[in-house]
Amino acid sequence: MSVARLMVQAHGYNALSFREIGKEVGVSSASIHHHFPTKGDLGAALAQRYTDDGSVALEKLLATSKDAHKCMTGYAAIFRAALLNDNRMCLVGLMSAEYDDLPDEVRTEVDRFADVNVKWLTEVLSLRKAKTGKDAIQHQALAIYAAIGGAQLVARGRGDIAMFDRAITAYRAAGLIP
Amino acid sequence: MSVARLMVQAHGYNALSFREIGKEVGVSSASIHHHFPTKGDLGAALAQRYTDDGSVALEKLLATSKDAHKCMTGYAAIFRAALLNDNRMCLVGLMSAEYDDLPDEVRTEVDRFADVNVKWLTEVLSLRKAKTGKDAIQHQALAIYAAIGGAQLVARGRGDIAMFDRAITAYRAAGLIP
DNA sequence: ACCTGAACACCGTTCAAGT
DNA sequence: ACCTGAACACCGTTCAAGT
Repeated sequence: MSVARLMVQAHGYNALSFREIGKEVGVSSASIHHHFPTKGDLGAALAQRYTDDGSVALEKLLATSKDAHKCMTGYAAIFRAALLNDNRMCLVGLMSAEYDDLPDEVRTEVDRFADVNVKWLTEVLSLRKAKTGKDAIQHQALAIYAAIGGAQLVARGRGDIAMFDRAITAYRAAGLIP
Repeated sequence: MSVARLMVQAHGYNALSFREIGKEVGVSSASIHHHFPTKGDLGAALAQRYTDDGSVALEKLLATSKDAHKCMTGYAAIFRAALLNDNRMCLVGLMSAEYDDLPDEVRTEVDRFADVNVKWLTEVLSLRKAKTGKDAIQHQALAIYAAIGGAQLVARGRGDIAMFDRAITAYRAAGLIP
């Protein structure tokens, strides 16, 4: 599964290949089908584990510091790390781009990842803005999630991690991100 | 080419198929190879025309109104229109996600699209901030480009155009977008 | 339960052959 | 110049057959 995850993060869901995974781990492609009957099953399992791992990491980050600014620095660092790892992207970000081709079971997990992120960001924003309306905070959380994903996409598209950093800095300068 | 463009905007570069295009326009896949020897040639031609068309549209938009706020409303509307058209995405946004698999000639055009957009956004921002440093304006322009692309990606991933609108509204509320 | 090789219909690409 | 059918090595998927 970790071999498959790295493949998707580098080339997307469509390019994920049973034969390639088999070559990498030393089994036939048919034997992988025994564990994951369809590509959708494999993709959903990957996205599920990815979301679960991410969720744990975010909880840990929030537990470490109740400061919104520090949390957001840590959050951006997670997305930055993917780029550092061979110009890879967030697994779910790439899958979102291929949304039309995703089986339903994968879509469900992609949706869950977005929910987990927006919910966490809402909590972080709430640390600062106790008085702001809940809807406005949630919309800002969604906007931050989208903006950071976009920064990752653009930076990857140029193979230049400095573009990611510049975008994040500009988001902060504008006040979008604490 | 317009058939191919719609295919990429819906399913990405990887899913673009000579055989499918042939079926759609009534010729064999081999005959399309006569006009576009490789998939990279076709992809580059698509991205080039896409960038050229977009460039013209942006120039026209800026010529119509020298107001930064109105220009940005028009700019966001262009990205919104892609979502309205069967939940499609910006051709180059999708290609960026598949960057690792793109031939060099396609990458060149993808880069050019980003350049054209950032340059235009820089001009629009300059309408308002005559005193701000040029670097800061350029970084904000890049951030806006990334943020709007991210909003499109997230909204498409949920099949919910309201998410795009909410993100744009939040960008504006934060002051990222005029 | 886990794995395999072979088959099927797909893909991009090539090429000899047609008009 | 433009198009075609057939071939090649790829893909996900299926399945009978092995341990």
